[in-house]
Amino acid sequence: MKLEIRHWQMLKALSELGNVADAADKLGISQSALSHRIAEAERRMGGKFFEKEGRRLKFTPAGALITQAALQTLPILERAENDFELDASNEKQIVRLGVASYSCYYWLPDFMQYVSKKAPNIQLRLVASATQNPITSLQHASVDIVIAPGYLATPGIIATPLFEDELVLVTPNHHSLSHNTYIEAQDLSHQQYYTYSQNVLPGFEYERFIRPSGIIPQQVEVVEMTDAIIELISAGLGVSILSKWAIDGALKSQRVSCTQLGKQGLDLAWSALTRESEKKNSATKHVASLLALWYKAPIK
Amino acid sequence: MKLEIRHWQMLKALSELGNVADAADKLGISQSALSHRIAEAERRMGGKFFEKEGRRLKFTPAGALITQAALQTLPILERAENDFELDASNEKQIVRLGVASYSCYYWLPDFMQYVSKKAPNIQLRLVASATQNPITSLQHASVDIVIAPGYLATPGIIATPLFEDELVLVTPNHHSLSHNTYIEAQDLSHQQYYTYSQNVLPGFEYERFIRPSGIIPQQVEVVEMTDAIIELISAGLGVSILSKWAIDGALKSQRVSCTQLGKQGLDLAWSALTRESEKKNSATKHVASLLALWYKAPIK
DNA sequence: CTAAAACATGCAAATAATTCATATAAAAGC
DNA sequence: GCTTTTATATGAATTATTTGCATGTTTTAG
Repeated sequence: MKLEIRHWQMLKALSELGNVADAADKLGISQSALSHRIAEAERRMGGKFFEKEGRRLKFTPAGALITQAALQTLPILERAENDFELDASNEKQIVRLGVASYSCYYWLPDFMQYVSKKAPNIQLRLVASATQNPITSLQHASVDIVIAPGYLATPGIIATPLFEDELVLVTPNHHSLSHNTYIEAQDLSHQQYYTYSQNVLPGFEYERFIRPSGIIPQQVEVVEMTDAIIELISAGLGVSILSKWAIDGALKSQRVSCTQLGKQGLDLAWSALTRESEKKNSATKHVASLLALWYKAPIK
Repeated sequence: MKLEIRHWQMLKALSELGNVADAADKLGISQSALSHRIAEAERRMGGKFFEKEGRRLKFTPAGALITQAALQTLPILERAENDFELDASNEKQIVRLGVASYSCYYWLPDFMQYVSKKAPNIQLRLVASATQNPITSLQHASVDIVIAPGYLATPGIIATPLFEDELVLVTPNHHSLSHNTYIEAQDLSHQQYYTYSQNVLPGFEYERFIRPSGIIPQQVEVVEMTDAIIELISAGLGVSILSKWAIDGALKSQRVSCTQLGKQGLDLAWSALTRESEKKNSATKHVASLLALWYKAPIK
């Protein structure tokens, strides 16, 4: 690595402000110093970041390219430093939280408030990228807790049961199927049906409800984000089968309705996944137990 | 920002090698220097990265957290520096390439070879993340060219027509439907049908073939990556409708078969999307025209 | 043609990182 | 239990690098 942090910051500041004097000001150094700094960075890299166009600077193509990396990485490093300070000073311990399969975070503000009451020294961070591959995200330590549906037994991963949920048919309000006490798979055969992507998840609607019936919804479309599916449904464009918990917000605000699947209903257990290597009194374990507690007596 | 590049590198080296002496060696400095460096970084951050466990170092939780950021960002910065050197020295100009919707890159090695012949000074880089939101990726300048199906007219984006393709039914070899000259939507009604995620794309199979028929495949499942869909099909687990171009590799190696959709077939135009702001003789424009050329007389 | 605006440069001073030599501390060997 | 080895820490001197000041150069504006 040839460039220092200050050089990356320089690229960012210059790309944002467009001229040396302002950028120098933003960086808290003199115009002269920044001029030196540009020269030094260009010397190190063996190439020019800028061309002089009149008395103004203009990025070269290569300069624009490398600046992209600065814009991409500096925010990550800055947040990492801030998180460290929170964590190391014991002011706050950072726990990174993700939700598997569903992109559903309506409950998060409430839970964060709950955590800040019960454990004021813990700071939650949401990790969106854990949605797709929760287990690997845990293993790579890019997330600390994943809230996951079904049972994902894996060595090295501990699942703390959180709550019992059920899979339900989600329909627009006043939809014909929403008047039934429960529906069967064949009722779906003429419906526009949405599903969130991913392979067949064991224990989910396809394996347990749709496939056994041998009947399949007539029109299927895939939308990655469950939020988006809810929007589509509430707009009257179709139906879907989703975790009741994941659509709680939309149900409460009466944007969609839901109906039980089959006579018995289709239960779905949610748990909090953590690494086995987690220490006994770690903040992560604490949050996992707070999650379990919260779902027993939710303060909503 | 309180830490310098050398401190982030230090965290990375220490996390990879687990002890100070080896890490110092890797960083090309003395053990003493690294010890000072650790102390300095901890002083700057106002907290400890390590606890001494016996005579060995162990990451604190906060230390492990901040190290994640180092592992995440350093490779990006390193590649950016290398790309800059290639680009700035005019040895190679970097052009970043993505493919919209489909995750299909079998043609890439051939095309890269073609580019390296026709324009030895251009170096292609594949950007996987452009698959989902090609237009925004272009606008944010995180990719230079996106190969996209259909017509995605957007202000500020230029579409260079590449080739005419068609959407086809993809089946396992020797599948009953593969013997027809063409199929109709109703033929799909009893098939296990795979689709790559995403919202309804205008001009694609759902809008133009399936919906008009009013009939829908009986069993639908969504798999994000088209590569994975091909694997599933070749294993005899179902069928799908995909761009013929995107499955060319699998057809050639006879892993799957394909059949025309409808009497007329369902054509699909592919184009190369670039930013309008691109300069006239930029490497990006050059690659776009090379792409068009290549598809007229492919050297395969 | 002068004034201003914007960036570059030479040099001295301050700042900070490195090394060498050595100290401390924990395991391992006998 | 004592010595040896292994692993990291510390102190002082050296070296390198960044910064700011003052000033120079170049372009645009009036």
